[in-house]
Formats: sequence, structure tokens, C-alpha cells
Amino acid sequence: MNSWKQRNCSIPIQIMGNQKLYKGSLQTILLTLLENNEKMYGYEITQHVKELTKGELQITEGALYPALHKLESDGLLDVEVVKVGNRFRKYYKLTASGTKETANKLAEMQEFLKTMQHLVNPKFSLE
Amino acid sequence: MNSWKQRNCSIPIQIMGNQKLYKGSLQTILLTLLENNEKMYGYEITQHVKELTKGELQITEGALYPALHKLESDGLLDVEVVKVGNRFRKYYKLTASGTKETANKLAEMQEFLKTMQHLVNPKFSLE
DNA sequence: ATTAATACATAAGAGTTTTATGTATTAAAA
DNA sequence: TTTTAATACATAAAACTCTTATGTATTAAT
Repeated sequence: MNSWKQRNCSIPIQIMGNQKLYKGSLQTILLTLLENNEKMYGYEITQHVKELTKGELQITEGALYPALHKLESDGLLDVEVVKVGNRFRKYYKLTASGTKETANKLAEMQEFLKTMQHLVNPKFSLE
Repeated sequence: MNSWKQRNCSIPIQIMGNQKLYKGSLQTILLTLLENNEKMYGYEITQHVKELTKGELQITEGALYPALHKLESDGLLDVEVVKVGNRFRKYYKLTASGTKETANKLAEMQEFLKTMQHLVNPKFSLE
């Protein structure tokens, strides 16, 4: 039996309608965060992103952990397990090839953002 | 039997690595195009986007046509079939609610683009 | 003649994310 | 002091979107 009754019962007051726009950009976001922060663990990432985006982007656990595992198995991240009290954290950081790949992904993202700006904001399509 | 031998045989010289970043933004792109162009047909859209993005974004037929059908069945687009020679085109244009929804999607997209800029370009996170 | 471009369409499969569930420790609140 | 919320990990089923492959047909170019 379960010692806990309910979970995930927090009801977000305002629903984010554009979560689906972030599809495909999770890896890039994770790599970028780790480029700026040296090492981070999963839960920390979710909180950090929530703050950075003022709540607009909520990285779900079901997306986050598989993504981190994939980046690790692809050799882009190294992991270090640290015990804090009786609880453990898995700290991730970029490998050498992870740093290289981050540069690629960032360039692609910048290109994507520029292109989308042109598409949705044709006023700026002077260039 | 097939009277044609091969198809889709054009081999793109440079592969676009960041196609997946566009996941989730197709509807918004279509609506925006139709806001700027009054009426367009499918094939025209693919060519228009290819030009606008200098080949960076190639909307595939397998994505485009189902998307147009969905927007239509959602009441956001009206369709008008026009015969040109012996060939037909399906011209799409925004309905009233389509115009309204376009504004919403555009706002979401702008918000998304701004947020992503902040995330991947922390130098600009002054604001 | 044959190929490429124009013009539609759908289905199978791949890939990513959401939703739901599971376990466990620690801090806060009732 | 018992319950709840927050911290911290994880995985599986389902939903969703797009790619790839296929199908049909007309017209322009080679």
C-alpha cells in the first residue's frame, strides 16, 4: 500500500498555452544551462528554468530525466552522484564533446530564432 | 503498374540539422502566412516558406496537408477549390475565428521567442 | 520520351513530450 | 505530531507532431 495519499495535486492557476513550441528544444536548453553553470542536478534544472522563464516553461520530470540519460549515453554529459543527507543528487556536467555539441546546438537555435522572427514578424524582413 | 519510375529523387546537398526545432510551430507559421497573404494553396506555401527562409525550413507534404485539414476542420480556415487547366488547387484563407486565433498564436510565438533568447543568450537577460 | 516540377493525399513509423505512476527523504504547516 | 508540500530520483503508457514512403495525376522542361 501507499503511505502517501495524493501527489502532484498542485493545480496551476494559469495554464501555459505555448508549451508545445518548446518541443525539440529541450536538449539545447539543457546543454546551454550546463554551459553557463558548470554542474547541475535534475531538480535544480527544473527550478532554475522556472525562474529564468518566470514560470513560462515548466520542464516536466518525464521529459527531463530521459533527456539527461540520453545526453549522458551520447557522451555529452558526465554524471556524478552526491549524497546530501540521506538523499542523493545526480550532478551533470558537459564533457569535451558536450561542449562542442553545445556550440552547434546554440548556433542552430540562433538561426532558428532569427528565421522564426522573420516569418512571424515580416516587418523585420528588411535584411 | 506505375507509369513513373522514381520520385522524390532530389538529394538535398546540405541537410538541415535543426528541422526539429520547428516542431510545434507549423500551425502558427501557416496562420501567419495566411494573415499576410489573404489566400494561398498548399504547394504555394511550401515554396513561399522555402524562399522566405532561404531553404532553411522545408515544409513537407506529409506535415502540411494534414495540418491544413485540421485547421480547416477546426474552423480556422476556409477552403476554395480552383481549377487551373486540368489541375486543381485548394486555396485556403483565414476565417474570422482564424484571424482571432492567429493573433493568439502570434503572441504566444513572440513570447516563446523572447523566452528562448533569454535562455540561450543570457547576456541579454538584463531585462 | 523522359524527367522534373506542380499539386493533391494518406499511412506507417520515428521521435519527443505529457501524463500518470512509483519510491523515498526532509521541511513546513496544521 | 501528523499531514502536506517540497525535494529528488525514475519509468511506462499515451498523445502528439513530424518524417518518410507511397500513391495519383497534370504540365513544363530536357
